[in-house]
Amino acid sequence: MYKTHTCGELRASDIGKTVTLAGWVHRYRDHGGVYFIDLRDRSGLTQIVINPEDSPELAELVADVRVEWVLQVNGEINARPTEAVNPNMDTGAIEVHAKHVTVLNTCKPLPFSINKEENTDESLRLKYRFLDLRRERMKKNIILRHKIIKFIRDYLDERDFLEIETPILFKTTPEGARDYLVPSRIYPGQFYALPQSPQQLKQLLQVAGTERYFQIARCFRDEDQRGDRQPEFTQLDMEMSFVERDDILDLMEDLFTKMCKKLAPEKQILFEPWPKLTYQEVMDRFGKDAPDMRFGLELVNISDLAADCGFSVFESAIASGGSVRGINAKTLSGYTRKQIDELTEMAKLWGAKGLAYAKISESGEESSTFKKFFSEERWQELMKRMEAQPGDLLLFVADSNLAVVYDCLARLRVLLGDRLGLRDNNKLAFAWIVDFPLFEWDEENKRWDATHHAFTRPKKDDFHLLESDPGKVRGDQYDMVLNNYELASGSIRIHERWLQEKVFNLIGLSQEVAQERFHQIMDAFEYGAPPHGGIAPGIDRFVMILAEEPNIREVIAFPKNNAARDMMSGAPSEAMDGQLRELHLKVFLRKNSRKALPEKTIKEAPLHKGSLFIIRTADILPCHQFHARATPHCHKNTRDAEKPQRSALVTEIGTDLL
RNA sequence: GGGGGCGUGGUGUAGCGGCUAACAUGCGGCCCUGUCAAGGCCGAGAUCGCGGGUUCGAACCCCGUCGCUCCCGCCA
Repeated sequence: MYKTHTCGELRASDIGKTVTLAGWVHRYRDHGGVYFIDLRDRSGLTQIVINPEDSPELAELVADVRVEWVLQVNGEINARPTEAVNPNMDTGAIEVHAKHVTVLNTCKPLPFSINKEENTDESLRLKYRFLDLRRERMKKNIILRHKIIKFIRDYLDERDFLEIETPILFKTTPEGARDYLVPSRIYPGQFYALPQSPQQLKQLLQVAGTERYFQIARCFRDEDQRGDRQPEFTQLDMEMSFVERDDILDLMEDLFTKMCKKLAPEKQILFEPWPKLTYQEVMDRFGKDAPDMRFGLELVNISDLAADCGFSVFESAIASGGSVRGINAKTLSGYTRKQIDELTEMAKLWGAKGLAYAKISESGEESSTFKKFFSEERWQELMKRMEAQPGDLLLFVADSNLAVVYDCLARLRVLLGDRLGLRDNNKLAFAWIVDFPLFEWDEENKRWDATHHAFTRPKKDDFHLLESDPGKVRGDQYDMVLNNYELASGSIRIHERWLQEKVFNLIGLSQEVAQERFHQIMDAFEYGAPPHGGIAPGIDRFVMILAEEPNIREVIAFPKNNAARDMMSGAPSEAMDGQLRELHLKVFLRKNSRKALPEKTIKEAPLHKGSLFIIRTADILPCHQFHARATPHCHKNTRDAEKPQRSALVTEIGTDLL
């Protein structure tokens, strides 16, 4: 071994020991003779002292050392002089007086600093992720992530769960998100798909008699990125047999509560037990199904007061079947006209026609865009219902579409919560949302759609509505929410073929299509499928919240950037011709994604029968961009660079074009 | 697919029509024997992403383009 101790573990009780440490030079201080090196490994820092009086040769060697060099240091642990003790360091009571130093490796000047927090362009951090991960913040996040996964594994193992791996190469499930496809070499023109989730497989494991399954499962979805979305992400995928909804909720609640108490003891879980809100209730109170319940500012329905009030904005919204609702933005009555206008602009951005407001000044003076239309009686009722106090600012949204009212107020609520400092990261407001509608009407395609997924079991009480009134059927499904995020989604599943067929039928899947896509699970239901259900909490999101990071890239070791590119390796990149040939693929690049590739080009392409076209959209990059980027595809020859070289994404697969 | 923001030495920023482009940090050199974001002095380092336009004059204004980022759509 290169080391006898770690850099983080040495204490006053170790004084007198001779130790060997190995790690990176975190900081380096040359005092014109005496040298101080803060040596870092994963566990922490230890100060190394090199004194030329002890060893001139050593001092000479160390004079060349720079930040992030890799050193092995042998020496004796001494107490620091009293005035030199550093109370801010775990190892601040001691220091190692070096006797031997071995340079294990040197380090070039860094593209960004590791030993202090500073803003750094994220693409640079991602390009040098191996350096970025050395930083304290990243290290902490990665360790927290490990601890969370370890806690989950231990907890579920103790409760008789089996961790079972399911395939990454699987079948496309054409519903839902876009699949990542993997071409098959052995079967020309055929593809595997990477799983969007192991949904069907974990249900099949229940039919297989597993009873209690979990997996720390990688999932893949080819959709555009967000701060809380990556092309590949990790879920705690779990499923149980012979359970009802509350069996799963109780288990998960216990798991997450214990986990938070152990791994984030400084954080306060606001509600124990976690509240269970119905979908209807959460929408009415918060306007969205993943509410931030760390603070109030709840929505208030004033539609009845707004009807026939004389204020045409309110009246017409109600008359066309809409709604008028408001929130009390507490203590913000000092907002100027300009500030309220700014809020109004936001509201418009979110789809509302505008904002109505009422201010009650500290002295009780009321000013409002619509007070003059209200009778004294109605106004008093409004004030009462809004729980208005002197100093309050009330904001209202009216719209013919209830969804717009909800959405706008929900966003406004979060915005104001931020401004009022109510979104305290040390508070965890877990809650369950239950009784979602099973279907929602898809106006565009004129059919019912599953709100969760097609395998969700309708609530028994609502079976009779399946035929008569599908919109009223509630699903036996549940969401775990935390601080404005949906953390998990799950359901009791259908385990009977007849019911599954009925649901497929309702969402417009013909029996043939259902059979083709889902025959494996439909068949399995006929072989003694037990009642079962499960849930799938998002690991990345949970780590992100506990680590108080603004996006999930900060808690993933090697994430993709916003455009789904790996900045370190440059992936995705073009395949070599030989690889494509083996996969029976031929790539065509289009100059302009808006124009179709001329049919002639395709027809005259030298392809064998059975080969497949993949037509990609592509933009020709100006040659200077190519030189600047220095990618493996960089073409020094200008003529080459003028040709289309880079592809954007696979947009069409056209076997039919042959 | 659509919209907003950003792009200036290695890094982070300032400058937003008249500069020899500023500051911090990092880098190189010298000085300094108790620092811990060590300190002091000296030095190197940017034609301001790229292309075009407006102007006597562009880092600055306009257009295009590329890249990054945030948001909408999308994400059963």
